[in-house]
Amino acid sequence: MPATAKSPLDHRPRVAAERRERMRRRLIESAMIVFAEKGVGASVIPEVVAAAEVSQGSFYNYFRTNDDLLAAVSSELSAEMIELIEPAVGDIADPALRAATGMRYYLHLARSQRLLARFLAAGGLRLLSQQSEVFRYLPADLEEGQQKGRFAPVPLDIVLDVAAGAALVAIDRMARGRVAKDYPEKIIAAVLRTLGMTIEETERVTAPVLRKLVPAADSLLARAQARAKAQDAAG
Amino acid sequence: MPATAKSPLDHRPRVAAERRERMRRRLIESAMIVFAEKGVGASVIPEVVAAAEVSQGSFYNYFRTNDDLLAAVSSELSAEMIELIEPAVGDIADPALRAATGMRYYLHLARSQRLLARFLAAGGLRLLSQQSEVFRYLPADLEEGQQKGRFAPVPLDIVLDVAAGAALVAIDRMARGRVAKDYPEKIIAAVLRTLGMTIEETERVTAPVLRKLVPAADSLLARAQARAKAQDAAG
Amino acid sequence: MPATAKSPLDHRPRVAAERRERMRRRLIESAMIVFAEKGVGASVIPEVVAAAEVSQGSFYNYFRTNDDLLAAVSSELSAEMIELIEPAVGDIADPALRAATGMRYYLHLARSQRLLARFLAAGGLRLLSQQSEVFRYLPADLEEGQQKGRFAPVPLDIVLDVAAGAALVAIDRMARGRVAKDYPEKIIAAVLRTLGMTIEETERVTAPVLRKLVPAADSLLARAQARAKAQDAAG
Amino acid sequence: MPATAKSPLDHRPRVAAERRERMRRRLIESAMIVFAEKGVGASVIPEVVAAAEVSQGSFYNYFRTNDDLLAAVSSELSAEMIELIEPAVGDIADPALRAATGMRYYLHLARSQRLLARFLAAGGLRLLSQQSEVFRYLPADLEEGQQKGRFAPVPLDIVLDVAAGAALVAIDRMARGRVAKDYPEKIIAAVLRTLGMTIEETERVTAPVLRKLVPAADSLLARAQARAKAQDAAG
DNA sequence: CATGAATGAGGGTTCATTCAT
DNA sequence: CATGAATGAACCCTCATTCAT
Repeated sequence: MPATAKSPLDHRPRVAAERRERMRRRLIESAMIVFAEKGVGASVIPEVVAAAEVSQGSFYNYFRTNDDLLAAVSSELSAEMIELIEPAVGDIADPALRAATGMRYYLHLARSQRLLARFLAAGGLRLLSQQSEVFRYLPADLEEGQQKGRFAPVPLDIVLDVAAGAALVAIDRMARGRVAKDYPEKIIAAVLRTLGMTIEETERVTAPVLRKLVPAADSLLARAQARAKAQDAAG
Repeated sequence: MPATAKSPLDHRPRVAAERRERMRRRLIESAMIVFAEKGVGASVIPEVVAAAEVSQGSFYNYFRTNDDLLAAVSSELSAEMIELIEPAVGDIADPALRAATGMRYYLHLARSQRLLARFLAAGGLRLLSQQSEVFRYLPADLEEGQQKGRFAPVPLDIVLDVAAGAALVAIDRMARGRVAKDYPEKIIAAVLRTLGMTIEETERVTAPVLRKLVPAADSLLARAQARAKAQDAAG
Repeated sequence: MPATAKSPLDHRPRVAAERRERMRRRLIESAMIVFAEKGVGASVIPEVVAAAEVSQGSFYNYFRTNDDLLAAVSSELSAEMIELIEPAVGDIADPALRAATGMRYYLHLARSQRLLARFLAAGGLRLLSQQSEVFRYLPADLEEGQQKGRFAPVPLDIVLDVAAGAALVAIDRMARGRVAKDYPEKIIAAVLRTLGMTIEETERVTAPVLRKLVPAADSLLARAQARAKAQDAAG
Repeated sequence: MPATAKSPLDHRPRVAAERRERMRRRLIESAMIVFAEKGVGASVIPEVVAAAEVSQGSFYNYFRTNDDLLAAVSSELSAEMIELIEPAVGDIADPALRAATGMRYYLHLARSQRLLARFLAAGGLRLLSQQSEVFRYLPADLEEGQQKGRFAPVPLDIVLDVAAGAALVAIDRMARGRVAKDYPEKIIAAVLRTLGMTIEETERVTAPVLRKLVPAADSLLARAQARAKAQDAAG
C-alpha cells in the first residue's frame, strides 16, 4: 500500500487509538486525585470510575489492578516532572548548583501544585522507589561534585537517603498546609550541608531566582490540578 | 476480721483485671506483627484475631477500630523505646553528644529489632506524628546545643524535618534488608552535618560504644519479636 | 438507513432495562413475603435474597436499606390496590355508598389475599401513614356525605382515626385466621354508625354485591400470593 | 417456728428477696423506656442493662428472652392500669356510663403519661392481645348495656374490634404529639355511636368530670415516667 | 470496546448467651 | 447471685472482578 493511501482502514484505527488514549488519560487523572485524597492503599476503583465517568467494566480494559493504576500515575508524573525540570537544569555547569537547583525545582513544583504534593505524600515510602526516576540525576551530580571538590568526601549513598527522606517530609508538610516561600531552599540548604558545604556556599547555590515552571495545558499535572480545584470549589 | 484475710472483692477483680490486661497485650502483639506485614492502612482485624487466637467478637471488647489498635501499638512502642533509651542518654552533659547518642540508639534499636523497623516503616509518615514522643527530647537538645555554640545558627525546625525524614528512610532500608553495622552512625553523622558540625566532630560524637539495649522479657518489643521469629521459622 | 432498522442503541438498553425491572420485582415479591412472615422491623435482607435466589451483593444494586425495601413494597401495593378498587367505586354517586363500598373492597381484598393481610398487619401502625394512599379518597367522601346530609355533623378527623383503627384490627384478625364472609361488612357498618347513620341505612349501603376484584396476573399481589401459596404447600 | 422468732435465717432470705425484687423492677423500668424508644422488636438487652446499671450476666437471672421482658413490662402495666382505673369505675351503675368512663380513663392515662403512650404504640397490634387485661371489663359492660337496652342490638365482637383499633390509633396519635384535651372523649363518643347510641347520649356519658388518676410513687408507671423525663431533660 | 448488572468473598460490627470467678 | 469477658452466629455493606449484551 502506498504511503499516500487514505483508506478508511487507515482512519478508523487511528481515531480508535486516540479515543483509547483519551480515556486512559481520564482514568489516570481521576486516579491521581483519588489517591491523593484517600491514600494509595485505599480502594479507589469505584471512585475513579465515577470521577472519570466511565463504566466499571471499561476500567478493566485499561488497568488490571489498583497497583497498575498507581504505577501508571506515578510513572506519568515522573516523566512530566523530569520533562519540566531537566531542561531548566541540564545545562548548569557547576554540579553543586545543578543538584541544588534540581531539588529546588522539585520541591517548588510540589509547593505550587498542592495536588502533586498530596499524591506524593500519600504514596510516601512506597513511591520513593518508583519516584527514583526523579532522583535519577542526583547521584551523578553528587559524584561529579565530589570529584570536582565541591563536596566533602562523605558517603554519597547516605546523603541520598537523607535527601530522599528530607524531600519526603518536606512534601508531606507542604501537602498538609502552607509553608514559607523559601521553605524548599532551607530544606535543600540543610541537605547540602550534609555534603560538607559551608553555610555561605549553600546559601549561594540556593539563591538564584528560578524560572516559573508551568506544566503543559494537556499534561496530567495541569489537568488533574484543574479538576481537583474545581472539585474543591464545588464540594 | 483479721487483717490478713483478703476479701474476695479484693482478689476477684484483680485477677480479672490481669486476665484482661493479658488479652489486651496479646492483641497488641498480634497487631504489631500484622501491621508490619500488611501495612497500617490495611484491614487487619481478621488477621489479628486469627493471630491472637481470639474470636472476632472479643476484639471489640478491647478496640473499636483499626486506628484504635494502631494508636495502641504505637503508643506502647513509643513508651517502651523511651524507657529503654532515655536512661542511657539522660545524663549525658554535652547536648550534641546527647542528641547523637539518642538518635543512634533509636536507629540501632530498629536495626536489631527487625519487626520494629518493619512496623515503623509500614507506618511511614503516618506514624511520624505519633512517634513524636520519641522525638520529644530532640528539639530541646538541639536548642541547648545551639545556645552553647555546639551547632551553627541554622533553622532548627528544618533540621528536625530532615532528621525525621532521614530516620524514616533509614528505618525503611533496615526493614527491607541488612545494612552495615555502622549505617546508623553514618546517617546520624549526616544529620549532624546539617547542624554545621565539622566532619571530625560528627565522627567524634558518633564514636562512643553504645550499651546493648535489651527490651524486658515481657515487653511488647520482646514478645512480638519472639513471636514474629517463631512465625518466620514455621511459615 | 431505513426507518425500520432498529439501531442496537435502541435495542440493547431496552432489554437491559427490562431485565433490571424483572429483578427488582423479584426482590419486591420476596420482600413482601418475608415482611409478612417476620414483621417489618426485622432484618429481612438475607432471607429476601435467599427467597429471590440472588446474591447478597446484588440486593444493594436495587435497595440500600430495609426501609427502602419496605417503602417499595408498600407503595407498589398501594398503587395496585387503588388501581383495582378505584374503577369499581369511582362512579358511585352517593358518597355514603361510595365510602362504604370502597372500604368493603379494601377489606375484602385483604380477606381474599391472605398474604396481603399478613403484610399489612405486620406493618401495623407503621404502614398506616404510608398506606394513606389507600385512604386518600375517604376524607373527601366523608365530607361530601356530610355536606349532603348523609352523615351527622360529627368530627370527621375522629371518624377517620376510628376507621383506620378498625381496618387495622380487622386486617390483623383476617391475617390470623378465617373470619365470616360478611365480617368486612359488619366492620364497615360499625364505622358508618360512627357517622350517625341508622342501622338500617348502614345495612343498605353495605348490602350490594361486589364485583370480584382480581389482580392482574403480573401484579405484585398476584405473583407474591402465588409464590407464598406454593411455599406453604411445599414447606 | 413461733411467729415471734427473729433468727438470722429469717432475716437474710428476706433482704435477699427484697434486693432481688428491686433489681427486677429496675430492669422492667429500663425496659419500658427502651421499648418505647426503639420499638418492641428491637434488640434492647444491651441498652436495658446499661440503663439499669446491671451486668449483662445478671440480666439472665431475671429474664430469659426479649419477649419475657416485654411480657413482664406489659403485664405489670396492665395490672397497674387496672388498679388505677377499676376503683374509679367499678361502682358506676349504668353500664354505658361505666364503659365510657373506663375507656376515657384509659385514654386519658395514656395522654397524661407520654411514656405509656409511646410504649403501647410501640407494641401496637402485638400488645393488643396481652393488653386484653385492660379490655377485660369491656365485653361484660357492653353485654350488660345491651341487655338493659342502653345499646342497640349490634354484634358486640365487632364493636370490640373497632374499639380496640380506635384506642390503638388514638394512643399512637397521642404518642406522636399533643392532642386536644377532649380528644379521648371524641374518640370514645365515636365508639359509643357504633353501639347505636344517639349523639346526645354519647355526649352525656362522656361529659362527667374525671378524677385525676395518679400512679403510686413506687409504681412502674411513676418511676419509669420520671426516669424518662429526667433522661429527656439531660440528653 | 463500552456497558452495567451479577457475583461472592471479605471486612466491620452487634448481640444474645454462656461461663469462670 | 453478681460480674463481665469470651464467644460465634448473624447482619450489614463494599468492592474487585466477570460476563452477557
